[in-house]
Amino acid sequence: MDSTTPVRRKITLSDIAAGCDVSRATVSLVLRGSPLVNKHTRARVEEELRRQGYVYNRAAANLRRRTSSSIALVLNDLANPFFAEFAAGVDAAVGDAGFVTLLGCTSESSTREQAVLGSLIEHGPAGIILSPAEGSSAQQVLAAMGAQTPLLLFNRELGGNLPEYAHWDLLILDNQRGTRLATEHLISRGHRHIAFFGGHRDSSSCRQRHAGYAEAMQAAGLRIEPHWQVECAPTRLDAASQTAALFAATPAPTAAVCYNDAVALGLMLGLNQRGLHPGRDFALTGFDDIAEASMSMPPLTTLSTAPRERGRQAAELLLLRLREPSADTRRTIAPVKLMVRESSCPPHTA
Amino acid sequence: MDSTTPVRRKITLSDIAAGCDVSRATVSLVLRGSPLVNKHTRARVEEELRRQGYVYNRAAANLRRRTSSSIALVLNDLANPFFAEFAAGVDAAVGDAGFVTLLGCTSESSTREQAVLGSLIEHGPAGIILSPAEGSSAQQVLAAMGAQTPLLLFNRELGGNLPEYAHWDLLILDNQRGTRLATEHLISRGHRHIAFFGGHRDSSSCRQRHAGYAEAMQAAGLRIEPHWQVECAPTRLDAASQTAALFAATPAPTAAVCYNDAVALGLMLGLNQRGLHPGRDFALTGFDDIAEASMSMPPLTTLSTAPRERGRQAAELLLLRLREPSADTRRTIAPVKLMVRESSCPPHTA
DNA sequence: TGCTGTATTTGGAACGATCCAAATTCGGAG
DNA sequence: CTCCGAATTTGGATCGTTCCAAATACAGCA
Repeated sequence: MDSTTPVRRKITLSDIAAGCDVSRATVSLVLRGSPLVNKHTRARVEEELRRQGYVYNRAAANLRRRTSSSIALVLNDLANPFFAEFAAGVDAAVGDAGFVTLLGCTSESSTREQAVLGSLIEHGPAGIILSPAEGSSAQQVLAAMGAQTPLLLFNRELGGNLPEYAHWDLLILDNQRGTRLATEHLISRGHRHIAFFGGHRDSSSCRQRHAGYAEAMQAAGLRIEPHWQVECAPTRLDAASQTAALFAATPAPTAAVCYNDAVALGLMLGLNQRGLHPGRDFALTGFDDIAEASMSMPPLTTLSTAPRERGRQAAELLLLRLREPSADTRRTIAPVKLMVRESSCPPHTA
Repeated sequence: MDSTTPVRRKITLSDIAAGCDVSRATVSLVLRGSPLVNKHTRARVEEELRRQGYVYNRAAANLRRRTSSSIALVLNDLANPFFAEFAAGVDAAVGDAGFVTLLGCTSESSTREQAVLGSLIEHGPAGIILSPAEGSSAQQVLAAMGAQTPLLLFNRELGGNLPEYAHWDLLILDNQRGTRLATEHLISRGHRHIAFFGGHRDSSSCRQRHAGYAEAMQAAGLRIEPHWQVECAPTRLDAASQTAALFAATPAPTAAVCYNDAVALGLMLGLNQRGLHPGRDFALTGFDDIAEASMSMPPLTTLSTAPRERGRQAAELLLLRLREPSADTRRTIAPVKLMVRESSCPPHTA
C-alpha cells in the first residue's frame, strides 16, 4: 500500500510500529524528533511513515498532553475589510507560533456571540481573541466561555464590569488621539467650523473618537454647534443620505472629522450630490486608512491603523499571556498615524 | 466551588459522576440528551454540571467516536473583500451545521498553501474548502493533505491532473457567461471598440473571463485590436497605472470590460487622471459587485457574484459530500447577474 | 567473563469521552 | 411473594497519542 493509493482506515502509530517492528513509544519519539532514538531506527521508522502515508493526530496528542494547539478568533464583522485584514494578521502570527485559528463570526449580535463562544470553547482553544459585538457585556462573555481560557479583547471594551480574577487583556486603537490629531490638522489649515460626522454614540470607539474631536476644538477655543454632530450608521450609504443634516442650519461647517473611512467616503458622495467638491469646497478626514482611502477622489486624509499589524499584535499579546498566565492584565493602546492627503484642503473662502 | 469561582483543574465527566454518585456512562448519556436516563437522575446531573461549571471536551469525544466537528477553510487572500464575505458565508453555514471553522490563509503562495494544509489536516477536519493559491497544482495539494479528506475547490481550478480516486468537488463562478453578458450589454449600447482590461492570463478565472469577452465580440463580428487587451495585477493601483496602455494606439477603445471591480475602479481613477469622465466619455464594467461598486462615481455596472451566498453554498456542497462520501464528483457553476448601472454609458461620440 | 554505565527501547497506564454487553432496579401480573 | 419484561444504570474496553518507570542492549574495562 504505497502513499498514492487511497486507504480506508486511518493509519495510526500502532500501524507504523507494527510495520517496522518497534514499539509505539519509539515511533512517538521519532515523530517528536527526540534525540533518544537510534539513528538507524529513526530512518527505518521515517521510511515506514512515508510508506503508509501517516498523518499525525494532533487531537489525540493534545488530549494526552493536556495542551491545545488552537486559538479562537471571534469577530463581530468579518465582511468589514478592517476586520478581514485583522484576521489575516492574526492567522499569520497564530500559524507562525504553530497554532491553528478557529474562526467565529457573530454578525454584531451578542446572542450569536454567546453561541459562538460556547461552541468554540468546547474545542478547547488555548486562548480567545474577541472583537465584541455591540452591546455585549462582560457577564455574558464570562457565562459563555468561563474563566479558564485567556481572552484578549480587541477594538471595543465590554459593557458591565468584569470579574477581577479573569485575566482579560485589551488591545484598542488610540481613537481619541487620532481624531484629536485630525481635528488639530484641520484647525491648522484654517478651519473654524468643523463637524463630527457619523458613528453611533453608544459604541465605545465612537465615543472616544468624538472625545478627541471635542478635546481639540475646546483646546483651540472653538465652539461646536449642535447640528455639526451628526450620527449615522458606519456605512457609505447611510453617510451619504445624512449629508444634508450638516447644512440644515447656519453656520454650516467647512470641514468634518468623520467617524471612519466608510463614512467619509459616503460623505464625499453626499457632497458631490449637493454640487460640492470634497477637497476643494469642503475638507474632511476619515479613520482606518482602508485600501480605498488613498485611491478615492480626492485621496482621503485619514488615520492609519494598520489592521494586519494589529492582528499580529493581538496574537502576540495572547501568546505572551499563554506563557505567563498570571501576569498582570495588559491594556495596550495601539498608535494611529495621520496620513495627510488632499481631502483636507484649507477652507474654500480663505 | 460555585460557577463564578475560577477553578484550577479542568472538570471532567468523572468529576460530575462522582459529584452526584452516578457512573460516567450515565453522565455521558445526559450530556447527549439520551431518552434512556430517568427524569429525576437527569435533573440531578444537570444541576451538578451547572454547579461545577463543566465544559464538554469535544476533542475527546471526537477521538472516541472517530468523528470530526470542524471544517477547514483555506483562502488565498482573506484581505480581499470578496473572500472575506465568502468566509463569513462559509462560517455561518458551517456553524449552523454544528461544525466549527478552521481558518488558514496562504497569501497567494503555493508553498505556504502546502504548509497550511499540512498543519490543518493534523487537526482532522471533516472536510476542506480550498481557494487555491495561484499556480498551485493538484499533486501539491494531494501531497499535503492526502486523499482521505473530502475537498471542495472554490473559485479556481488546480493545475495538473488530479487522481481519479480523489473526490474533489468544485464550485466556480460562471466567469465566461458573466463577461459575455457584460460585453453584449456594451455592444447593445452601441460600442464597437471594446477592450478587455486587467487580470493575469495565467489564472483560470482570468482566462475564462477573457473567453466570454472574446466570444461576445466574435459573435457580433467585432475585431479585437491587440492593444485593447491589457494585463495588470488585480488591484486598483496597478490598474490605474496601466490605463495609458489602452490609448497607446488607434483606434482607442470607447469601453472596457474589466477583470474585476478593483480593476474597474482603478481604471476609473486612471481615466480621471487623463481628464476622461468614466460613465460619460468612456464606458466600463467590473466583476464581483463589491460593496463599493454601487457607491462609486459613477456607480459601476458589474456582475454580482453574491460572495456570502457562495460561501454558504460551498459549505453546503461540502456537507453534502460528507453525507455521501462516494457520490459522483460535483462541478457546480454558480450563476452571476449583470447589474446595470451608470458606468456603462453609450459611446460619447454617438 | 563479569560488571558497570550509557544508549535505546518498551509495556502499560493515562488523557476524557463513548460504546456495548451485562447488571440492576422497578412495576405490575399471576 | 415470585417472576418477567421494560426501564435504567453501569463497568470496562477503546479511540490515538504521550508519559514514565523499568527493561534491555551495547560498549568498554578490568
